[in-house]
Amino acid sequence: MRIIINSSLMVPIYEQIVDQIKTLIRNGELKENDNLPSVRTLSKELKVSALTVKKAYDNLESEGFTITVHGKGTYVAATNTELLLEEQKKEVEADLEMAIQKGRRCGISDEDIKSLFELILEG
Amino acid sequence: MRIIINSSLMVPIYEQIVDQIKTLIRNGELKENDNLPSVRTLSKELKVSALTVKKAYDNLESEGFTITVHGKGTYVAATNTELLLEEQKKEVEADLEMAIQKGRRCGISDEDIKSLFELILEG
Amino acid sequence: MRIIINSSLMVPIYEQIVDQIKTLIRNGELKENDNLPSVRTLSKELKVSALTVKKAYDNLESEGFTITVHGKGTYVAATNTELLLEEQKKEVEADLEMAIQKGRRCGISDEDIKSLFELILEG
Amino acid sequence: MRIIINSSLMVPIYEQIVDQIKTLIRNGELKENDNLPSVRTLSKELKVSALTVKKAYDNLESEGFTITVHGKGTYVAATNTELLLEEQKKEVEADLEMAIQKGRRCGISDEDIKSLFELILEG
DNA sequence: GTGGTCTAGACCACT
DNA sequence: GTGGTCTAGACCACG
Repeated sequence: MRIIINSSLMVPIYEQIVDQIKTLIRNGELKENDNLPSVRTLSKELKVSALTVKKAYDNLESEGFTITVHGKGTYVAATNTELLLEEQKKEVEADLEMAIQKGRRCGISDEDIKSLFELILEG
Repeated sequence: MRIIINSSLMVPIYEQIVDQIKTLIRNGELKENDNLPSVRTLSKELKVSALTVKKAYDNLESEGFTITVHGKGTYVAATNTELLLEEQKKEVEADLEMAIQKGRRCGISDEDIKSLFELILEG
Repeated sequence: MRIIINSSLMVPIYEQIVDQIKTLIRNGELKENDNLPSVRTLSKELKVSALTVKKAYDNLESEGFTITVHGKGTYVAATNTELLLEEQKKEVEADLEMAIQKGRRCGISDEDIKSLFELILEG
Repeated sequence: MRIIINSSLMVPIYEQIVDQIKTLIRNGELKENDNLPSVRTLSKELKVSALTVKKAYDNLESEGFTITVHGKGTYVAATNTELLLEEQKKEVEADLEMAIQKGRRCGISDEDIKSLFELILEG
């Protein structure tokens, strides 16, 4: 399972793990009932604390993406990938909205904000 | 002085104060040598701790936007509003970039991200 | 009475007043039973708050350099100017010692500290 | 880590901490990537509030001497010890200058000031 | 009145 | 465990 951690980012590690596993599920690279790597295995692979991986798995389970069976492991739950995409979009939407609001709060014009956005997207 | 605190946001209160005072300075609503409200006055007005306001003022001073005179008050320093605008733009840019990266990390296409952005900006 | 206030200094205004009046007394420019300017007069002359002058006069009186007669004014007390010089020297000595200790605490050699000192004194 | 707090001094505790940690870094007793004691640990050791230690650490970070990683700790940043020495010298210089100015303001001769200085340095 | 420092303890997020 | 933020209130120095 390919997960890439960028610790220089200001995004929490556990959130990076959650995001990427969600995407793997949505893409079909992880299918229903697939077995996720164990907390300890993944923590060694990514060179992060086992507690961090545990937190990511806990998040995934509480959002219904995985099911943990005590003593056996963590499995991908049945999912509606369409719904998942919508959900992820909503998160990005919320982040974009925060950035836009900050810009407006600073009195930056919508045109300027749009220019910035396009510059980053293309750059 | 109109400062609005949104404590439900995940942005620290002191940072919200800093941002908004910077903007007031840039907009010319606060001019050079203007007297900022005292720490205690503003803390009562915003219903936050005096220490929180103080932390905001400390930040503003260390960034050169204000000058504090012991026993007298806090004053707006001479500023280059152009420079300030650039700085604020950079902050928004960073936030936008984080949102875009998150979208890509989730496998959302650039077109979709752009659509989301434009929807929010227009909405 | 010539007193010069330098508000850009990081020395409290009331202390500057105290120091300079002490020196005027020591130099004989202010003699026993001379009448100091009233708090309000001096405050206008120096363009500082009357409370600040009052604080300076209070300090002078508590150290025995002046006597305040209610409804009449403030007078120079009998003083031993030799003693006064010694006292002022002790204050300067304390300040110098603090600076030296700080230098040593930072691991700066005594030679370097001395060089700094002489540079400032001559410069 | 040996840090000594003198609360009878008129120097803020957080500043004493900052000064001494800077010196430890300059002396090489704290090296790049060394882990500073946690805010809470040091606060217990020095018997001061955790906030006071935090303020010291914040100052160190904003001056570029340390790097703080959320949830992990505070680390010594790469530093130019030569530059640091110069900076510390400048601080001592400023303190010496203040003392000298005070002496002059009190009408003490430069020779007398120099004598005082040398007496203290040798004593 | 003003700002400057400090406390003791709380809650949160991250590892 | 770590740091990040916030509170409510205290005492001090300065004007």
